[in-house]
Amino acid sequence: MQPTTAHSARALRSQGALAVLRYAHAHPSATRADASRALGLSSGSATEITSRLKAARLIGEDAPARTGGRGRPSPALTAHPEGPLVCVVDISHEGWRVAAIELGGGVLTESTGRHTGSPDVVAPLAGHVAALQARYGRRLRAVSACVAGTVSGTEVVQASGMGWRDVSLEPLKPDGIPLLVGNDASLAGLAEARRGAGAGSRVVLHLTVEVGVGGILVVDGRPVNGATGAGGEFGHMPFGDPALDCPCGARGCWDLEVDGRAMARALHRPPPRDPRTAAGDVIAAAASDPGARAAVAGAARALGRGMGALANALDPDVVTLSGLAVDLAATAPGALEDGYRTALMRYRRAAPPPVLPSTLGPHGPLTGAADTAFDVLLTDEGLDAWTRG
Amino acid sequence: MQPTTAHSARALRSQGALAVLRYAHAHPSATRADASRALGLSSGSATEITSRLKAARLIGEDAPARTGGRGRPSPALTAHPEGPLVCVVDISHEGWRVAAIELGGGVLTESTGRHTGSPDVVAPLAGHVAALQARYGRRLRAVSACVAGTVSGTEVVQASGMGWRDVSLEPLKPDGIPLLVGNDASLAGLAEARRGAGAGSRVVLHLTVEVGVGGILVVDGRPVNGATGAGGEFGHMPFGDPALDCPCGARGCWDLEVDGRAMARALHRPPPRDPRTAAGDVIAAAASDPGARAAVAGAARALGRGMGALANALDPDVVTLSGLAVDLAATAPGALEDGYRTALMRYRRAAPPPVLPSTLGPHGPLTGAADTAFDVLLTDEGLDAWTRG
DNA sequence: CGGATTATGCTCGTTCCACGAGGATAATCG
DNA sequence: CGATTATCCTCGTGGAACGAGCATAATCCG
Repeated sequence: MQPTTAHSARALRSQGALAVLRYAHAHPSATRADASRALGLSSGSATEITSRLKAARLIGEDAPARTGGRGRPSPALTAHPEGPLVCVVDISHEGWRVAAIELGGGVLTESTGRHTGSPDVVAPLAGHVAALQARYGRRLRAVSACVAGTVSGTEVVQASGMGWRDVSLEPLKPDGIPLLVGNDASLAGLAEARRGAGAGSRVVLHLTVEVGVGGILVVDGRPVNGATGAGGEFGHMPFGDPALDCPCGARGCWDLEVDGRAMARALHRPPPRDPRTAAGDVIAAAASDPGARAAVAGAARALGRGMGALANALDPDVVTLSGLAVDLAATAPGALEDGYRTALMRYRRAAPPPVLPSTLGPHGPLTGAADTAFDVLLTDEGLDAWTRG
Repeated sequence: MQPTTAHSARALRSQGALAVLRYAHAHPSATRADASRALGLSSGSATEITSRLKAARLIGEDAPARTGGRGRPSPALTAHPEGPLVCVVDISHEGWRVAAIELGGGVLTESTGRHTGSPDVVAPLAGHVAALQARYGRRLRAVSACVAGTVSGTEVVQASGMGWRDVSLEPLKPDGIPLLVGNDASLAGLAEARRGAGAGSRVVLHLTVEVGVGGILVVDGRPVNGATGAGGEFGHMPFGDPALDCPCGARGCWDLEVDGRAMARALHRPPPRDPRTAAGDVIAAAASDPGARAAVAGAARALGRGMGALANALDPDVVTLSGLAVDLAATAPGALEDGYRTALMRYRRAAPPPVLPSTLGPHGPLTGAADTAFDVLLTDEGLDAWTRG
């Protein structure tokens, strides 16, 4: 189970090109000189590699040279106009989005819509994907779906926001190209760790609150998402009241302590139909209503406690937050901090992992989904498949 | 934060050799033909690579060809008699062990002893390490320490079994070679995942009970051990009674529910001085004493609950157990299973990650410590440093 | 405005690693 | 003892990157 290393000449063949391509994807608008400096390539190698990549229709360099500094200007490495694309499908609890994304993250086309929450939405989404494949043909290399629910393989085993259970997303898969499915919070965390608030940190713990808590641990840019992609379902750890039943089938889930359901309980209200909106309302009301303020503080404290527990166990460099977690932290910073510190092991309290709000905001899930798809394409095998065709 | 790829010719230079060397380390007694088959090398490349490795005094092939099958016999890839060594220092709650280990895991020398639990033991251990360095000189490439306590960098911030707090192991570090420090449970888990019960599984969750609970998540053979090496301290997640104070400074830690302290509480006994031995006694008594049986069942159930919670969040392929956890599972399998299943999300219950006892047993921590040290040596930089000298 | 400065890109000969075909070698099998 | 099987070595080939030297394209500054 050691990591497979490049060892055959065939695998080595594209190592340099792969490194440049990955760099170009991770740093849009980087110049060729930036890449060769970052990767330690000689200028001769850079020339050879970029010309190979251009010939393979992977990158273009036609962008106007960004001028302004001294010295000879360097054209930016951009996606090739006939280069590979990925299709990203985002299914949140109230709407959907389908986009075609090129190397570097540029969005070529995008459609959005709303849905009722029924799994029937998968069929029309499959239509959109098929339309993109018809339009772009072989340029479309992968479909990456991003769902607000628990994922196992390409199946959504549970989505509390939409009431889904065991919904397969296989219908989204066009012939001949891979389908990847991920949880929205996990994908947002991946993007946040690579390109957002966690950029530069080796070990990033990301947490989102929408309906329940989700997140992901990202180590060296790789998401720790488990055997089936369900890694990061931190909301179903029993940090809460053991007497409460969770829709997931377990008890005492953290999920139930931090979202709209928790705040409704604190306010002696019935369980809200849409916990996401209800939570937003309570947070908004907290400015003037002490009861709401207390409910928000309770949720923030529970969030902080769980964060501390996870920090004890996973030892991140930094914790990033998105979704309602940012609002909880902004509205009740004291309660969050208090919960966080008391849950930390004593030795950690002198220098706890800093807690940072998302910088990508609502773009996180889509960016992460596109990145995971390109992770598959930007490999020996993926490049091989592209150039062979 | 993308993984750094080999891109320069200098990095590529040793890729094939590195792959063979890693294979030889991971599979002691493998033949050259095995390695070239597993790595997809041509026989010509294998010849070239092995001769380079022999010239660099990294591997020998002088072992008698293992004969018995048809065809020309193939000599096994063994450690070179003047090859690199690592020094492993194991500090458990009652004894210590210092060993020199060669590539492939062979033990060259080993000394053991007992200690009183005082941090003063570090000084004599440093003496043992220095003696090994004097004896082996440049062959000694790294020191890897394995401690029954919470680790941060090269410091033991807390060791409940020995009463340590903020003990630096830097004195163990000889000049010029790296010192690595890890938690015993985490290192045992690494070994178990690569060479033991978890071999062949991509995502392995390992858990140990000694005093408290420790463990590690291992993904693709890499331990997820966080920013400072404290990743895997699962025992300090609040799965337990929130009213109980843990010596770590937090409350409700899982630690307190599964070990000798928990069983003593269940039996209305005072907190034991040596929870490890006390736990063993209770488990032994469970054969005849119903009270002890109930106490064991309680601990096993708490262990199972935490396992389920971690399986929800981390999504392993398999869960491996060592230390007292194996005894708990053997003595009260029903309680463990019950706790495990009820803590799992419903959708997981049809096919929960299998729970397997350790196959390496007490060798786990040392094997893991040696492996982490060789992980550092079996890299471009490590090989470079070796051949330059 | 035009040379100096700075930075980048291209050319070309060299090096290193692995490939792959073909023949040599060393065991077991019948 | 020959046939079979499996492994190992030799040698010519090719790909990828290096690095020195030169060409190119902007800004800076007198």
